[in-house]
Amino acid sequence: MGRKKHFAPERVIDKAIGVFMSRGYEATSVKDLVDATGVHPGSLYNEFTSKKRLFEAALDRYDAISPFHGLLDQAERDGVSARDTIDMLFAGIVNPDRPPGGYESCLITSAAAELGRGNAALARRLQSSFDGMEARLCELVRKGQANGDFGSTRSAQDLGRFLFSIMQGMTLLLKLNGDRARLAGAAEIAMAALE
Amino acid sequence: MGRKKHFAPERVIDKAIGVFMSRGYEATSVKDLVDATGVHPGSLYNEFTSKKRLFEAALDRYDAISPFHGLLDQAERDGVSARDTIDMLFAGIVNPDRPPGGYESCLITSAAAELGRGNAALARRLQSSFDGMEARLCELVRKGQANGDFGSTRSAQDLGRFLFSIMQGMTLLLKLNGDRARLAGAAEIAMAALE
DNA sequence: ATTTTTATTGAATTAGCATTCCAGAATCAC
DNA sequence: GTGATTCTGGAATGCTAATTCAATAAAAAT
Repeated sequence: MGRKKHFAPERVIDKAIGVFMSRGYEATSVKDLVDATGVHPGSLYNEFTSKKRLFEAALDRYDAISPFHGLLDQAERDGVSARDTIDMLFAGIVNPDRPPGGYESCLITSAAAELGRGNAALARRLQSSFDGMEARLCELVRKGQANGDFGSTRSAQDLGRFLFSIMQGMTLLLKLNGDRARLAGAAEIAMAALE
Repeated sequence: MGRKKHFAPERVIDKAIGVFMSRGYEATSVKDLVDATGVHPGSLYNEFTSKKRLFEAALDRYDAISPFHGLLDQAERDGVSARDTIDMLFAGIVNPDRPPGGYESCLITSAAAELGRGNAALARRLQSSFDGMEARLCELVRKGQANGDFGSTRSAQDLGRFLFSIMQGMTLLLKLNGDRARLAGAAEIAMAALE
């Protein structure tokens, strides 16, 4: 019942992800979102209630479609080894040949840096995204240790956190400097540290 | 000649650093700066011309007084070994017992994440701060390799970049989650990767 | 076909933002 | 002291932000 929407909410969120990623949350105006999506402010508010809520929807959706989880899911389905999976993750960060339509950086990383612990509720949400990623890395390390790809001197948890830290650092550094290849050597060193 | 200032510009910048670090650039209003410094908007503008310029002054001063360069300078004066110096750097990030009056995070890191490559001039400035830090890490690794603290299989440059990436990552992760000790294991792994 | 429900849209609304003005006060040079 | 200069601070300034409204349009339900 009622009138039909002139837009697909999902598409709007996808566009919003792009805007928030390139400008950050605070610097993104509703006008920016209107321009990017072609959706009238009234409709935007009717659908998403506020800029903040739309941002949260963007975070949710990004969690669902992020290259990080996407790549890990795919690798799992394809039975790729832990070692090769982590290699692919680093390649995704460091390789200048980006897949078309992919993102330049990571929305969660940017949001964490910009909003920090200032908004407690949002901080918790972002932390749980981080925890989810970290947990997958730890699990991957555990599998790699189990099949002998990696050494077992260090705990999978510490190694996973190590990997997560350096991936976040690289993602951050690349926000300024597009020179991805510059970090290829660092990625190799991180991989070697697992053995 | 003329009237005397009721404030010390340096003190104002120090306060501004704190405000910009906790709120970020965009979310910091001039009113926030006025409240934090006790300096009237007119005087602030008379001294610093604009919010952006004050922010740049804060970046400059932060570069000059940052714990990173401070610790490295001190270690150099005291003749601390490369290995111990890097250990101290990690401890500064990861140790929950913070020195009083110290900063919780890093202004350059936060600025880089928030502003990204959006403002080209500012991006260049931030990149050069990053380059300066990275160069000092590389130099430190070189010294460590020279005296046998570290292995020489990898280039000092790649190892320095590796260190810089993980330090940035840790700094970022700790903006959300105050649990510094959580990353202690990761720091150890990074140290071990140098050998 | 009328009612009910939901969406669209151009035009408000309200608030806060960065920034400026100007009259007055303090300091220095003479 | 007088004047030039510099700083202060309360009150604008003009702008843009996020958000809402009232009127209208479209679809489904009765």
